[in-house]
Amino acid sequence: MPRASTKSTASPATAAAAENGAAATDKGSSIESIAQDIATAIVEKRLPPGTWLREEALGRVYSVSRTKIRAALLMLSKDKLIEMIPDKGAFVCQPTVQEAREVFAVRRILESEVVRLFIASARPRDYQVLEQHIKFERTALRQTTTTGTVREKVLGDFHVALAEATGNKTLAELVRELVARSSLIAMLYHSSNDPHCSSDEHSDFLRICRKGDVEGAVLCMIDHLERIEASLELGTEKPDRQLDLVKALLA
Amino acid sequence: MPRASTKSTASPATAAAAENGAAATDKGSSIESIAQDIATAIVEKRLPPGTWLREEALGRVYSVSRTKIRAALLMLSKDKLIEMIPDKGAFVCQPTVQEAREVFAVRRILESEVVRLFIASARPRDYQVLEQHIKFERTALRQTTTTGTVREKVLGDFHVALAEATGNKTLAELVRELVARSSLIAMLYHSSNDPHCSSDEHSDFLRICRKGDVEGAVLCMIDHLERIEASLELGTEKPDRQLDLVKALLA
DNA sequence: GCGGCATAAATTGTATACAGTTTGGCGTAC
DNA sequence: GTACGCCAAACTGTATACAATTTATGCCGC
Repeated sequence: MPRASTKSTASPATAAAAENGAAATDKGSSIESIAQDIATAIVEKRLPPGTWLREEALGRVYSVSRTKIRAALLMLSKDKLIEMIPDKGAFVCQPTVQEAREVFAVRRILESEVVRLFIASARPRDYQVLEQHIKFERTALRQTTTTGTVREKVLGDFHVALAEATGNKTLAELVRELVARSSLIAMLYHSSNDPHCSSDEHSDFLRICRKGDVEGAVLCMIDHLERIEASLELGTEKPDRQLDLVKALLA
Repeated sequence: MPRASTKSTASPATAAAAENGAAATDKGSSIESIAQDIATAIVEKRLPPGTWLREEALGRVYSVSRTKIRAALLMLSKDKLIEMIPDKGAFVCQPTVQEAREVFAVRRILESEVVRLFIASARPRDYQVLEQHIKFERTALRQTTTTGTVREKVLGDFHVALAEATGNKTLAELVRELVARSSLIAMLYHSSNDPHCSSDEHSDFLRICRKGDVEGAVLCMIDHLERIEASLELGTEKPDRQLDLVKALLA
């Protein structure tokens, strides 16, 4: 699998696990690893949008005090994956339609240039890594054990890997954040996008890159992103926002 | 002045003030306002790159406990304005040459599109706001009381205001972060850029926008950003990094 | 039975206490 | 005189305690 992580922490951050005090993981989890773990849980929809993340419960899960949990939540709130409402708590974000459109607009801007930079600097090794990634997508999509929500993350990772291949870490970091937010958005506005289709588009895209067709590749990427956005139900504001009641009350 | 802030906190975060326990500001400073205040102090060079930000000292300055200070520092570290080194402390960032180049590269990508979006959607009111901003730049630059370091911030604010005028808050937020990092970079690699020159370029830029010359305006913006980057001494890695010794040792 | 108020439980916000690590200084050995 | 090592002061990392706020419960009046 691409980007084999050296991180040691397991992934126990299910809503259920947060409730009962079961899964006690390794004691010395760092703030970063806790934040990363929760972020993964959000992107994989184990913590759906609107979920209330109680600090003490999370503390039990990771066997740490609320201090570290709060620090982790603060980082996630900067990533716009959770929202911290004063005296109320932390909740998994429910991006608005406008915010969703904005995120995809920025992604088109950044990733268009990612494509240009990638083709300009790509070495055989970079293509290998991405081909490998697509292969991984395929196997992940084939497996019946793979939940439909994990697919989003796997597909998003391709875009991150592409950005990382440009060598511009700052750029890659921004793409990573936007891709994570996109996953959240895709779940909120239940994307009707066919994962296999996306994977095929990734494959087609790489083929065009290999030909050195820069503008073709750029258009392919923009098309791809627009297709993803179009597959969302952005026409209707989500009605099932239980938590918006709470937020509305304090306004 | 454009963007009149409703924030109430003063700006006592000088390195000196952090040392002696003098300036006790209003007790109930929120985490956000503390972070914002320190960020402003960094961008205005009252807290130069490499400065060690001791938690207890900052706590005395803002009359809060280390808990809130740590939260504020954590936010700033996400903005890449400070760096938190485990068991060592928080230090004002000293971006590398590569990072500096990356930041400007991303700015060119984002702000090119900012220009297109701005011209496409700009109303008379938007132009007024920006003209006002340039007028403010001029008076700020004329005043002898204005330190050379404040000028960087004022000039950077123009780019933020432009991004905000596009209506895409997500985009504007990213530009804001990158502009702040740019200010830090400009100070580290003592920019030889003439502030008056930059202000003139802002003025010229707006004129081109008014004509509706989209591509001309885009090129003007890219030129402007490249001129800023070119005025930096990015050829030589900064030798006066006292703290890099520390960082090198723990590697 | 239903609405409203008082009270109690639960949860977040903040400060403080304590443990672990680093840093600087002093003293001693060589 | 210099280098090494030990000890103390200072600082960060984390947990815990307490205050403030919110939310749930139950009681009473109607």
